[in-house]
Amino acid sequence: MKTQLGSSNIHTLPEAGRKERDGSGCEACPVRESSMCAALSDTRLEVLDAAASRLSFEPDETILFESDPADFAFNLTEGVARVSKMLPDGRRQITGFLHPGDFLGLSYQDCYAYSAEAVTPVKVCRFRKAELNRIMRDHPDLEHRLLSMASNELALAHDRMLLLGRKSAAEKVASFLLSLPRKEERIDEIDLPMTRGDIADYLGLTLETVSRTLSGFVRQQIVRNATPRIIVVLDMARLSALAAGEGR
Amino acid sequence: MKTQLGSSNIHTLPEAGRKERDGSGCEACPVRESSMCAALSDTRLEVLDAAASRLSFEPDETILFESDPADFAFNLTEGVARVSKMLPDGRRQITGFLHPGDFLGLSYQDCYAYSAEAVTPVKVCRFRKAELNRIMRDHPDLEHRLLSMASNELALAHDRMLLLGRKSAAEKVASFLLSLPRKEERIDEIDLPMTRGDIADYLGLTLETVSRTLSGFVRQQIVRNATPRIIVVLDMARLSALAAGEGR
DNA sequence: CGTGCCTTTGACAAGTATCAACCCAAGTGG
DNA sequence: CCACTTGGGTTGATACTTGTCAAAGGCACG
Repeated sequence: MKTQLGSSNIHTLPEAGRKERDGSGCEACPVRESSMCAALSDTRLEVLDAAASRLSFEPDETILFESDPADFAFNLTEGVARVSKMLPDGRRQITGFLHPGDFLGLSYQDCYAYSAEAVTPVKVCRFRKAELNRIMRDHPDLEHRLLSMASNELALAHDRMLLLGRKSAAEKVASFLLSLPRKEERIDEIDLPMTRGDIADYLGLTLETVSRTLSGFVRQQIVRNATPRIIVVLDMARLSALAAGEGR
Repeated sequence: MKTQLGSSNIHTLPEAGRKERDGSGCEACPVRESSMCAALSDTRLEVLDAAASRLSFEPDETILFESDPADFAFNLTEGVARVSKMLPDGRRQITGFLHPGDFLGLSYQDCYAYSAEAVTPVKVCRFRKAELNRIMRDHPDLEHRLLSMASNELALAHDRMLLLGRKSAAEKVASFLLSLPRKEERIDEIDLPMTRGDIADYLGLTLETVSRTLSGFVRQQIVRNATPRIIVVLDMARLSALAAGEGR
């Protein structure tokens, strides 16, 4: 098996203060920039922009595949993507959803350790890894930035291990809802661009359990369904308490 | 909540080829060096050695605590430690066991995101974070090395998410057994320095389930108990197949 | 206006957790 | 030296959360 650097999110950079996207006390996420290569541009490395090519992917198209040679790194500029690993019999674990600004495929390994597919229509800018490494040699700034992104990515991974290993279905779903980006204007409205099956594979549940848990939240007036893909938070306090695991 | 860089293992450095410690096809791990600051010494940064102080911890002593200011980073030189996160009601997830050569507490955040305690008697060398950062500015080598360690750490984290979210109890225990370091001489002998409770909190199970699963392996002649803390692999093929998730 | 995908809901099964008892080995103190 | 205590480990009975299998509703799209 090989490895790669996971997705990293500009919005979780320490410089910007860590935006809690997976854990307990999630605050509203600000609107994400989707400008080209936003995460790196402020390191004044315009040279990067020149090295990038722009690509689009339709829903369910594969962006990169679990064991293909890791020649490219990506920066998601539009849409939502999922990163996943599979067991030989088809069981799937989604290890993260990527949003604009997130990185993908950064690695020191020869092959990708996981697959990534578009959930919604996606635009990325793609860098040749070799070129990226060359640029990195000349610009320690960039490496520093990537290290801090990896550090944050790792912290999120640990939060998710706690979620997968120790939280109940209700706590998982609550955590997930609060981890999604929301618009400042509609702070109580949560958009779910992915299917129940995707959510289940992210939370280590089945799609039926996800559906039932959401129905339970509706019954308890914690949330309300605008559509199956848009839910409105009615009782943020209870949802947060659930996500934090303050019951059992 | 705050973040930090997780543990990183010199033996999983890309330069050395990735040693599979958590996933499916785990090969035998070589005996680990436990020389002082082994992981960094070969970057020719003797200056680091000067900046370090040596500390010892007895079993269950706290090395660092979940929300304390993250002033220090550690390199484990002897013994085994556990890294864990807790929910408010006491549920615990162990996110990793550290072995000699592993790093701990590297971070770009103000506070540690998790706790670490000694499992066996432990020796570490401790660096002041401020000093480490200063050294890093002068030696991009070091930063490069840390980034590659973080990248590998992240890959292991993703493997563990797959384990926690999608593997059965038997598959989890099998994966865990194969992820532990073994001596070359006694390649089929696995030493468990931690309690069943620790193993359970690492795998997202209860200690009873861990115990029963191990008993099951004994009954099926997959392993044999030398003592509760030392188990001998009898059927490596079946154990590996289980760990890889090739059944269900 | 089908057709297909996603979602919801129900009945039931299964895996794991919980609660409890007991065993064993290693201290500890009378 | 031995009774007692303590912490870890195993095992059993039972409960409960979640998974599995199945059916039906809703919505978009051709």
